Amino acid sequence: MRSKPATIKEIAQLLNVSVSTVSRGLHDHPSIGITTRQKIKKLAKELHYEPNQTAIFLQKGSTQTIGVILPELSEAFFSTAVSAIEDIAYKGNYTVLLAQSHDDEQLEKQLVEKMKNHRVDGLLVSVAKNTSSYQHFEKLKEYNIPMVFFDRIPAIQNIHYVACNMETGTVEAVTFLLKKGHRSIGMINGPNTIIASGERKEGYIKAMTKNRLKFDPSLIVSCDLTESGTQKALDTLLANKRKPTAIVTFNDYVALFAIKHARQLKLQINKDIEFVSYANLPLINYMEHVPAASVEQFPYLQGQKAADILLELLNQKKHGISEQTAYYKIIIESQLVERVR
Amino acid sequence: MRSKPATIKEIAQLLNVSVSTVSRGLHDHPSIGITTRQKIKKLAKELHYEPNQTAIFLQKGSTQTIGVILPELSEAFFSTAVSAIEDIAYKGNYTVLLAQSHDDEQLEKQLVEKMKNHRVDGLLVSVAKNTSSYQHFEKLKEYNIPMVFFDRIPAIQNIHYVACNMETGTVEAVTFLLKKGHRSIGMINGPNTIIASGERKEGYIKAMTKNRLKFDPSLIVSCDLTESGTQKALDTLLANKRKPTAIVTFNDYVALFAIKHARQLKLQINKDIEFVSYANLPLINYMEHVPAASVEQFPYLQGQKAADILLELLNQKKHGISEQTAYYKIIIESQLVERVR
DNA sequence: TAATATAGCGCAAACGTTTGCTTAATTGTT
DNA sequence: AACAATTAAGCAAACGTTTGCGCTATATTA
Repeated sequence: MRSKPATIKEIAQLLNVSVSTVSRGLHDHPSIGITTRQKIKKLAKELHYEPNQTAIFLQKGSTQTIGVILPELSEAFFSTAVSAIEDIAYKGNYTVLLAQSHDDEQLEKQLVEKMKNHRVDGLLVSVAKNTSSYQHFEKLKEYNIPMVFFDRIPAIQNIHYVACNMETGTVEAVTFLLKKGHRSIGMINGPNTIIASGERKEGYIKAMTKNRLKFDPSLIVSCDLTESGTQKALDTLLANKRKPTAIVTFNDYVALFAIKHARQLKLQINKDIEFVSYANLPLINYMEHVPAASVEQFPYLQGQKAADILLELLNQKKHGISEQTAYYKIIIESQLVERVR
Repeated sequence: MRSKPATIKEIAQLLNVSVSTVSRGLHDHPSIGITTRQKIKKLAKELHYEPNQTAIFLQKGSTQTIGVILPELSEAFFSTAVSAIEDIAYKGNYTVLLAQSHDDEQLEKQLVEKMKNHRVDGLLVSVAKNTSSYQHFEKLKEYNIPMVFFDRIPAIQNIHYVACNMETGTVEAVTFLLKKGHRSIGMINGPNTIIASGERKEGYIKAMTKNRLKFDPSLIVSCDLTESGTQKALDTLLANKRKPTAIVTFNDYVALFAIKHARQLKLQINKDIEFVSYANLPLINYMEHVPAASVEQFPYLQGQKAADILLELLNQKKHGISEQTAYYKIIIESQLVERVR
């Protein structure tokens, strides 16, 4: 029924010793006699004493907390990434402070401030979609707070990051389709403003030229990623004079929209037309008509690596290696996963 | 290039005033003259002063942090719930400390301890699947740390919680099918150990008796929620002498497994056989053959309500209302959502 | 036996704030 | 001109720990 948790001070008073003795006793400091040490521990247990972390934080200047800022937690990619981050953090005896930017640059800035005020030891960030200025991150670097970016990387120098290279997977994807005999391959890409769209396009071109095939730009159409947008894109591609027999879509959702639409057009999936896509979402497992393959972006792995790097940086910092000269730049190669059927 | 953030003390020294003056000045305390107040604020801005929250926490005895413990963040239900919690917390100027129990009772206990050490102001919990003892939660109550459970509620008295009643939705679901003319309705339920399975069964029975139809227990089969388990369950139902023309499935995943299997058996969905399910997952939007309706469990709303209640409790506590006599018990009625086609 | 080492513990500062009380200086009142 | 009221600011304690240093007995050594 005691409303306030026990403190070292109380233990000290009850035992008629000093607080320092209690502190040392609890930490098995050699200069405390065995008998007093036992008395201290016994009483501590009886009072359900738990050290007050906030006091320790203040004293030690470290909160054992890492902040995570990401756009949207309800997106599968991010929730599994956070899941990984939390696991790693827990193992390293850190806790995770979570915040969503909702893809809002202004909010993101505020969150960075908030994290700083909370004195997080380090920060893990996946930047908002339309963040254009990166001063808030730069400022953080001045305060010597380690920061690792994942998946969505800002366009600035001298940062640590882990990201997934879409080009490799795209090359694999296109090659996969070429090997299956397709000669006209379409692509429903994302908006041109997104970096990831560029990587996909590059991968497409690279795969074509590598196989000594000429690249037809009209076979790549961009799309706003909505259902109706996807339908339009598919219609455009099917109306192309080199009507594609296979299509690479920006992600699994787009693929499913496209498949739905294609079936409405009485096209047989994997026969009349074949799809390859990105993300490799688990929901694919529940579906009947799915892309023949999907490019895996390894969200769990990305979260894991990013957290690993951050903990490593924090460790370095603790051991006095403060000035950063080298930067971790981890590129995870995306990888085509064929669906077993 | 300054590695350490500025402190009140530094500002005080540079301005030749006391720390208390600076503190008051920054808070617009009336007893500080306008000129000094401005000088203080100006210098604070120049030095990029940000209050050290950990120090404030220690001083005020409140961390402005709420802990969230849940089984698995990568589950869609929980990630959207957390998304809501984070939003509410942010508005109330709280931050969220996140941890996953991975449905492990032992880990859950440790997490509760950790949260306590971190001196979170309050706790939001969805308990692990197989947690059988609830002492770790009871203990927390002794420390006067407000706690609100959501979705997965422990079987103990005197707790605050928000949960979703599956019975209502089930009654709706069965009634929906009855109205459509079905007379033999099957149910692929979850394991009998889960409370939610019981609620579903009760709802089923209630709907039948309400419509003066007799309840046939052989039309409810339980299932381990895997794909193969679902297939077996469906086969069992289809072999029933009163071969059902409609089936209520434990959740959307089970529904999709069942639909897949039914189609393999050359059954036409929504014609030969109709499905109704639970969760109303967004992935349904991407599919061709989907349950005719799904019982929505409102994860965002649950998270929101739970967070609201917690903030309310914290507010009460701050204003001295400490002893809890009344308990918030919010039941969100699940609701059948028909799919537009 | 005297000098010295060692074991066992306490004192007090420090981490960065907030805040009740006190003090000093200025203004206002009669 | 004397006193009260007001304004502006400082002192110091407190929040709960950790830790360098100092102190006092007892134990060891020569």
